[in-house]
Amino acid sequence: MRHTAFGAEFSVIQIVTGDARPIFRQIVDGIRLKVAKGELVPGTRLPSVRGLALQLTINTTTVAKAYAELATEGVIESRKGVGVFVCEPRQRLSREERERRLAEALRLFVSSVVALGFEPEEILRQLEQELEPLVSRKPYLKTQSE
Amino acid sequence: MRHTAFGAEFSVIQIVTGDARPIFRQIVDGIRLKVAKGELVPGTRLPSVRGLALQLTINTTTVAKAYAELATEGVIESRKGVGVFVCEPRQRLSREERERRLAEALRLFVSSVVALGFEPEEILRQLEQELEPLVSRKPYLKTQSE
Amino acid sequence: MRHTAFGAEFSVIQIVTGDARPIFRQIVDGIRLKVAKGELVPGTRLPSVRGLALQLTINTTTVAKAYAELATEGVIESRKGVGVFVCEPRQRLSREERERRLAEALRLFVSSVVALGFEPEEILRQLEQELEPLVSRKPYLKTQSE
Amino acid sequence: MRHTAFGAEFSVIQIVTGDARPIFRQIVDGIRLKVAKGELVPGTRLPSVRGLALQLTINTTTVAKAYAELATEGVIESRKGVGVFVCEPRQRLSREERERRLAEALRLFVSSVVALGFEPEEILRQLEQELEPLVSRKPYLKTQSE
DNA sequence: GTGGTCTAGACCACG
DNA sequence: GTGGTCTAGACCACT
Repeated sequence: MRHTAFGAEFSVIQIVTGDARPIFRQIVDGIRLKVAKGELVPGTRLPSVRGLALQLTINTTTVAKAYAELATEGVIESRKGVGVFVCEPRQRLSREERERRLAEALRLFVSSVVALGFEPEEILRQLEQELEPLVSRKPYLKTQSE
Repeated sequence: MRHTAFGAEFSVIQIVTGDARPIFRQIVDGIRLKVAKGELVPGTRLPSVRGLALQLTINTTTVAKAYAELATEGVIESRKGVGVFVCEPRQRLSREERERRLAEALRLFVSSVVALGFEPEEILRQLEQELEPLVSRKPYLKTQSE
Repeated sequence: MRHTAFGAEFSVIQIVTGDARPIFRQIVDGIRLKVAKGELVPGTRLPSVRGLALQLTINTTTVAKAYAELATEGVIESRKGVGVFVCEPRQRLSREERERRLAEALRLFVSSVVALGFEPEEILRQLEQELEPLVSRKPYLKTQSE
Repeated sequence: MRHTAFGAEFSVIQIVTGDARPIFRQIVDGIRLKVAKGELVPGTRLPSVRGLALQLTINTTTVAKAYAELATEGVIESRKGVGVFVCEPRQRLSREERERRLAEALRLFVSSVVALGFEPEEILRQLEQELEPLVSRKPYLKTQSE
């Protein structure tokens, strides 16, 4: 297991005040996405609860809530008195539940872009770009090397 | 202009208790989607605030809030003492605003499905299916003046 | 969906000050257990966040945290402005994850009782008693009736 | 009394980072379990606080805390300037206290597995397997005076 | 130092 | 009225 320190020059996550999502959700989604993309590899140490709170100038409880959700999902692991680390990936949901969630997300996405007047081809093209970093990596399938 | 009356036997919209979205959001999204698909054509009369509230057994303030948002967007129009009608399509948002909203929706969508472990191809295929009914209609595009 | 009101004469859950588990966990475990046993049937309305907090003389945020976890697990459903309700049961975890959790729970249980000096038969007998209400009910397998 | 030395090639206990329990708890439970199973017989010499800390690459205070708890329970004994040894078994808890702990452990166990959807028979079968090594040994029962 | 829990109280979104 | 989020600050458990 490798521990990577974070300097002050870059951060694991940025929060956007204009974003509709609550702060803790932005943190959860952002870190989950970075882990899925392989930008945060298993074993990486995340900023401490207090550290990230200071960095983002938000409350420690907000960070703690985000980390708690990621820990429940199995994305990270919190160890009292030690720190927070990115976990080895594993599949936790049943096929049915995963499909249900995909369908729900699709429905929500379509309903929010349908009235914007974009060509379906344009939407698909942009989504493809967004998904591209995930195509050949498959970080959730690679074998453990610990 | 054609006026279509709605009887009690079918409804413009159905609300689902299992849906993550609040009721007023389901109404807004649902009607906007039907208009975009061409299932609700301009001039169609919608149920009154009180009528829809009765029909769905929800609070009138909830329907009023949904109709107010749709009216602000220019999707529907309330004529005092007459009723609520679907508007002629027109583009109200700037190119930048529309792109900003698409990008935000994409980001939200990707972050919520990325950890489900689906192949990008699978996601794109399903989205294509979902967008298919919109391909040849494009009611919101025909009067676009850009 | 049936809504059941709760009078002041009995409560969904009791917290024990001598219990090693934190308060929010006692609430989560207690309600999950009652649902699994069939004592709380789908559609039942749970006390409001403020109501349960008053009843147990704890903070509202503690109750909210417990309800949030149960909602994530799919045991209950929270609807803003409406209330909290017991959900229809469904299987959300993969076979592997369920077996992993059972093994972990077993390991924890054995390690905590092994030094108490009880006969294995005695432990098995008591566990059987504890599990008995679940044998013929199988509330998690019955079909939805909605 | 027999003294058994521990080389560097194997250890009394292993800590697992994926374990939900804190490190000191893993040490306490692990040694108590080995003593109960008879894998560590009375008089066996355990690694020193500093030695075990080095071996597991953890803090000495963590090992000291674990040994202190085991000493309080009467499982091990520290002799200044000599070393740490497994004690002769003796029953230190009252019948009531032992039953209270068993009941609490049972309650915690049931509440954590009940929602996993396993058949009670399956759970009992697996627990029986887990308890089997303890059936005919019962080192903690032979000097019980109750 | 680390993370986890709880309280007290505020504000917002929803019906 | 309902639940959801955030802040501020305290205390505890762990290393």
